[in-house]
Amino acid sequence: MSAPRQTPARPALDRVRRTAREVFGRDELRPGQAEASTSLLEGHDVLLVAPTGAGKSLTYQVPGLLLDGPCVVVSPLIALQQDQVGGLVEAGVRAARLSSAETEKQREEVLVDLEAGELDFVFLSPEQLAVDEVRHRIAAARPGLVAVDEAHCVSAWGHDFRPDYFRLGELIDDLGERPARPRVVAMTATAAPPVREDVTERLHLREPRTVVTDFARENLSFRVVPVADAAAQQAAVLEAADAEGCGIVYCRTRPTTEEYAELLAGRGRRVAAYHAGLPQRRRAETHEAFLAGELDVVVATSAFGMGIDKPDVRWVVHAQAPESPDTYYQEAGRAGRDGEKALATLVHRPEDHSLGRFFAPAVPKRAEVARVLALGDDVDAATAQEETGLSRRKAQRIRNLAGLAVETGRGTGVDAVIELAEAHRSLEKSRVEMMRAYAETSRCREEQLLAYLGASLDERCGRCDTCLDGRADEVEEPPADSPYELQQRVVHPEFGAGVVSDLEADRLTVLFDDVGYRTLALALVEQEELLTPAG
DNA sequence: CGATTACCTCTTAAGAGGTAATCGGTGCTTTAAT
Repeated sequence: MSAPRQTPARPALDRVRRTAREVFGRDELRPGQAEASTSLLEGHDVLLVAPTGAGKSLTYQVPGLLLDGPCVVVSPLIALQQDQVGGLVEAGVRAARLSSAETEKQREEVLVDLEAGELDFVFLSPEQLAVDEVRHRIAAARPGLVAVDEAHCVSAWGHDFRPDYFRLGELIDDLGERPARPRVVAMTATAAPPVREDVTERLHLREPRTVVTDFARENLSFRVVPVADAAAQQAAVLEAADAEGCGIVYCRTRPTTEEYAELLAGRGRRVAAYHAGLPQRRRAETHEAFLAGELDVVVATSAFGMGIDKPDVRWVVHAQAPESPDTYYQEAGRAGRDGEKALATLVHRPEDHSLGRFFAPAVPKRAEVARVLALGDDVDAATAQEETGLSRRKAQRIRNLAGLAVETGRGTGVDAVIELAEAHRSLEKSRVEMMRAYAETSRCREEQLLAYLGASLDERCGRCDTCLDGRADEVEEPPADSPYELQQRVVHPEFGAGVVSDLEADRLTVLFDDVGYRTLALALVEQEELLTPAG
């Protein structure tokens, strides 16, 4: 987090303001936008954490035009890339997409234009950047800026789902020899401290400035509806989805989305299900109909999310708890972007967390790790997969872990890889526990969420269920003379080293390097002297 | 981890009760067959 600098004159800031006004017609820049854009022009890499709708795109668009060379935008979804290109072209800026959706001829045209200096922006996925020819030709065009959109994907998807995200740092390094490596800006709406750290490391950000805009959402009210069984759960979801205005119902599985969609249709709502198992065309139609106000409700899995920028979503209901507060805040935060009152409801049945535990990545078997390691580094991913007989996902994950083990100084053997995999699984499972803690707390919901995300609230929100029904009032403040403080590094005899991430009256939460989040009772910690301060 | 399904046994031979197997999210790709 960087304090605003007290420099009397900042020529870069004036250039940012002028371009924002002249090219994009924006007279006012938000503080975060201005700070991030200006830092890029001044030679820093930037990690920007700002809610969607806060004009994150302007933060790469303006410096993208001002820095020499084209701007490369890494974006996770082809559909999203298309929208972004459209927006720029409308503003009279030269932009194009490079993806599998283009014909060979179109792809060649984009690369030729880029090499000839006739494109200001090129949008692509990490998978495209991983293609040697594409990367080398982009490097030849000497890009001045690389913007990584939805940068939390680096941390959430890089480990196995989309492994090229894991390599993004080295792919970007390959776009220009230091010191001519392009500036890098990583942008995301939500990132808890360990996610920020992961993104910064994975992208090899240099002298990064982290710009975090205000998190609190003063128009959004959080509430949790606890239920004991499936029937009560369904009733609670349907009731919450009867709210006025349009909204989103999030479910954990595909069949569940279709069931609720049918039930809601029976109650007279204009509704559609949305998940990755539906045909591409139908997904696009549902998305468009929702944006156009032709649907009241979309019942969706986590597939419905990125790129959905509908300002007047009045409510978001989680029919089942997601796997982490990170995901919850991101999904719930899609309500009320227009600043008008909005409601985020979590229907909470404790059994639902089992799915989160199940999805936590499994630790690979020692024999599998040994087989992959035996191949050495010089084999490409496809060969590694074939030689070991493992799935693409598994083979790639082991290779990524092996690379990370070396980078972090853990070593080169099977043990180092297994240790890392265990730490990762443990972190993911502890995120599930943090989600449960959110659902079960008596504290102000927003205070609890923001604490998890590394921000603090000056006073309770006054809008969430626990604030309104008085439970939050009964929660004691942490003692003023607490021997612990936020962000303090500590060591625990069993869990190892970690950092204090949350303080309450009778307990504290520590994010441990090797086992993830753990909440410890303060009395026990003091009695047994469990935590010792560390450098 | 747990819910659901498919299949088994036992016998008030049609349905109950037990148990084992199966499945569950996110998207870029590329390629082969219609």
